[in-house]
Amino acid sequence: MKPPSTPPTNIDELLQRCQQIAGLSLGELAGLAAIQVPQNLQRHKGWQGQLLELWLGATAGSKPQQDFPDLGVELKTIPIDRRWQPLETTYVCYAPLMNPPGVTWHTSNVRNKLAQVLWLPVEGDREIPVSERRVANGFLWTPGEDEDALLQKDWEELTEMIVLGHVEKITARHGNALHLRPKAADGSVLTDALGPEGQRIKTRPRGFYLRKTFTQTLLMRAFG
DNA sequence: AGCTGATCATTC
DNA sequence: GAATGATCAGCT
Repeated sequence: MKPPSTPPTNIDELLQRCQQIAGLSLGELAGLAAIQVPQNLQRHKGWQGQLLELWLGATAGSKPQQDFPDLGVELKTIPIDRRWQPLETTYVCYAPLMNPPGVTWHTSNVRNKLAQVLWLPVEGDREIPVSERRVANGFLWTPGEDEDALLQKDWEELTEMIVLGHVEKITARHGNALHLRPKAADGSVLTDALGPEGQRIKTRPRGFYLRKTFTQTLLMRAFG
């Protein structure tokens, strides 16, 4: 078995690829792909995500759009503990801090990214060596009406604060399902944002993240 | 600098 | 212990 060289042409093919790697460890998948496994993820935080992108045939590289644009599917690996609970929040996308006028929830990047997600849980307990962590079977998720409404409310509140020039007042405590946190290589990175008087200010870039409590409900529904 | 892939580590 | 705020790596 080796990684596919082309993207899946339909959803079924994508799910089949998931089933083929389900139950395998990251070490096995790396070995089959002739890739070195890092001792820890401290300096390789995106390693497993990129390994699984390779195995599912997602187009490599960073693009602001979905991982499988032809299928309208976004891939998210999610680290879980032994009880299938998420160990980390889930990054959704970069947050625009200088909003083009007329952006609404329905046209937002967050909603587009989350319209259809292939969740791929991976054992993430730190006592398990990276190479021994196993991949679970992935599952497709589309937000239900209730979930969409929840996300919309958070997105609208956060976006309103950004538009009104209150980015600096936003903390990760805002938002029930979706929240905003810094997203940068380090604290020296600055980007343009709106200040309280409508002026341009410099601030740390932010990203939208899904809370663990939210992703936990998705995992529960999928795996009980 | 912007954006992707995220996890780390200090604070609470 | 968990959540918040900070950080790491690679590509465009």
